[in-house]
Amino acid sequence: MTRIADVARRAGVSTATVSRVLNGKQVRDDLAVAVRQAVDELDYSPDRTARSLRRRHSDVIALVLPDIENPFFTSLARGVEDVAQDAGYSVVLCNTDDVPAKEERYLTIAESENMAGVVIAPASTSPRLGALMSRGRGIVVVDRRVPDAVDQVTFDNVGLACRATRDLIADGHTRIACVTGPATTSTAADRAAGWRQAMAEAGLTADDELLVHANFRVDGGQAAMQSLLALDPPPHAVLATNNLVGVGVLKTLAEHSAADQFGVGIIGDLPFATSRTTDISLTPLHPREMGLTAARMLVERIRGLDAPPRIVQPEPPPAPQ
Amino acid sequence: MTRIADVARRAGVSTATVSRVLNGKQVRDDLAVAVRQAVDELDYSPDRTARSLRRRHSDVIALVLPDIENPFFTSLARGVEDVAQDAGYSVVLCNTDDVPAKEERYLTIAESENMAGVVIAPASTSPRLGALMSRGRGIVVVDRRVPDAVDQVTFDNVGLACRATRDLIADGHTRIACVTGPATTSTAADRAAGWRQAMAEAGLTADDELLVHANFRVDGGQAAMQSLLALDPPPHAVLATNNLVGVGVLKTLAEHSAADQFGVGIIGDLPFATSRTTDISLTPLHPREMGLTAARMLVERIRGLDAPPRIVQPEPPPAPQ
DNA sequence: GTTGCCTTAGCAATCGATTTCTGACATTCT
DNA sequence: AGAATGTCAGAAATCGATTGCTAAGGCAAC
Repeated sequence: MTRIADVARRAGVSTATVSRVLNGKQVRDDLAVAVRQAVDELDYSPDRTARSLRRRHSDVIALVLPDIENPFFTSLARGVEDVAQDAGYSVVLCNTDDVPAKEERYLTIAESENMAGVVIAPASTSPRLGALMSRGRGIVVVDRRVPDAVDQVTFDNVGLACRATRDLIADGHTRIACVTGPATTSTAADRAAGWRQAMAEAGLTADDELLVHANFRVDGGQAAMQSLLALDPPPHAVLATNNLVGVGVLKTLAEHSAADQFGVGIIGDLPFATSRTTDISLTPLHPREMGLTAARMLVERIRGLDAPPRIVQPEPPPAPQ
Repeated sequence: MTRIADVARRAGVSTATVSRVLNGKQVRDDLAVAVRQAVDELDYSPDRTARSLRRRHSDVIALVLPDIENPFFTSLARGVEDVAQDAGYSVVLCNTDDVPAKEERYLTIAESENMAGVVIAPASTSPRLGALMSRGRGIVVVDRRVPDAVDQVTFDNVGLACRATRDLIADGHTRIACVTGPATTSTAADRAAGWRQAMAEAGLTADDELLVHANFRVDGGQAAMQSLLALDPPPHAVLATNNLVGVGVLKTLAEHSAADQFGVGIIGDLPFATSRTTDISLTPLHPREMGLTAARMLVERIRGLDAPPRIVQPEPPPAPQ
């Protein structure tokens, strides 16, 4: 491997000068030209390990997610990656399976790899961010709220669920169920609260039997929907509070062909739906924009922005042309 | 941040001894105990940047994929991550969008970050792996074939497409179209070849107008399906050579309700299908197993396995219980 | 009792970059 | 002309771990 010393020798300068040229510091023109030529000739690219050691931080951002197989999070990842890429950072994707221990392990790695920053959709209700924060690393929490004083990008989940429920009510449904995620995730709790609120506003009963806590995956939605259909009387409509739960609900309904005029509301997108979705009330979330916003905020922090913690919603997507 | 010297001081030993304890080398028992206690008390974890610099390789594996939003590749990523995790490696996910320039950039980064190895589903027909290979890094190519002498995990794509086409023929279809991906990807070309072969075997004509090259995404499948339905006469059935193209095909058909008894074969899985899939001929690919196999092979290489390049198919998934 | 082997702890070199510090030289001002 | 100031290249220190080498100590064999 060619090292900086090789380049320096070939260009007839010191390693300090090579480093300065590569890092955009002021250097005499003729020397800079010689260095750049030597770099090209030797096809030199600096060892990032050594650079990180000396600089005491790397150009890598950790993206810690509960479920890398959920299209919501892959879109989010995509948004983060696009911004990071432009800003010269690479993204490490870390999958926690919503298991706090795995999450903690990844946070430790982020710390001991001296990563520049972390974007995290927390599995734990209170992830151990202290070490990273005290080291001055950038942190942005996405999707789910945490009590810590850090930048956060979240949706107005209560409002979204409330509006989605009102849509179902407007369609004439009265007995509306809600399938939400684990009670420990703030998104699941907030969206259930929104459903409850809309039902109360409309004077409808939000029976306990109509609220099902499932896991936030397809099988969770299927199991929940099956138990709802077994109720006596069954509901007329259902609000699925996340995309995969929605898929499970639709899959189950597709098998009970009797359930044709069953009302379905889904909070989230269905990029890989194979049926028509025109008769479903979809609340798109734009996870990519959430990722873009989070990554922009993170880059600002990494570059030294010193401001009180910001809690924002994702910037809306560009209007379709 | 606590450094190894702090631990050494507290335990009353040299840094060399601390390093040896942490790396499982032989050390006198009482010293080892003292070191471990000091590590616990100080909550010390070694700086991986410094370690990588000295060791000349890190504990990070790059996973270079053309489309991180495709569930096929996220499942594959999941498989790679699970194995890597167990073996003590972290995984960096790199998205190339099937753009060779992005791919090359990531390969350069993998090299200059001294990553332990790379699993790559190549965007380029001949990615520049030379630098990594000469540095002795582990490399495993997945999904798409390359001419280089490296470990590769690929499907028997010709055979898969051939069998899937035969299924459609067995269902009584004769005018069977094929929607495949960009001609530059080996998977798209091989699967198209399999379709052609099965058609020829059955004495059916594989007209040029029945073979459509699309992109390997949902919109590609939709556009292709629309053009096929516009043919005169239109085909009776279609083989979609990847999962997202299949989604596009099904979406389009769902809107042309006339096309009820249209035959559909899809090579790939539809984890997020929202309709019944019982009347579709699905060829599951088990990308997670592909990831598991690739990662296991990569870990073997990283650990020093010196054997001729291996070209294998993924191990079959465990039988459902 | 002496020699020689073996184990193992510590010193110091090392990985490859960045950056502080120093001094050479040029320029400006009096 | 001489002093003061500024610019910039290079020498060397530095980041924090791992590891080759050295030497000390323990033990066995003669």
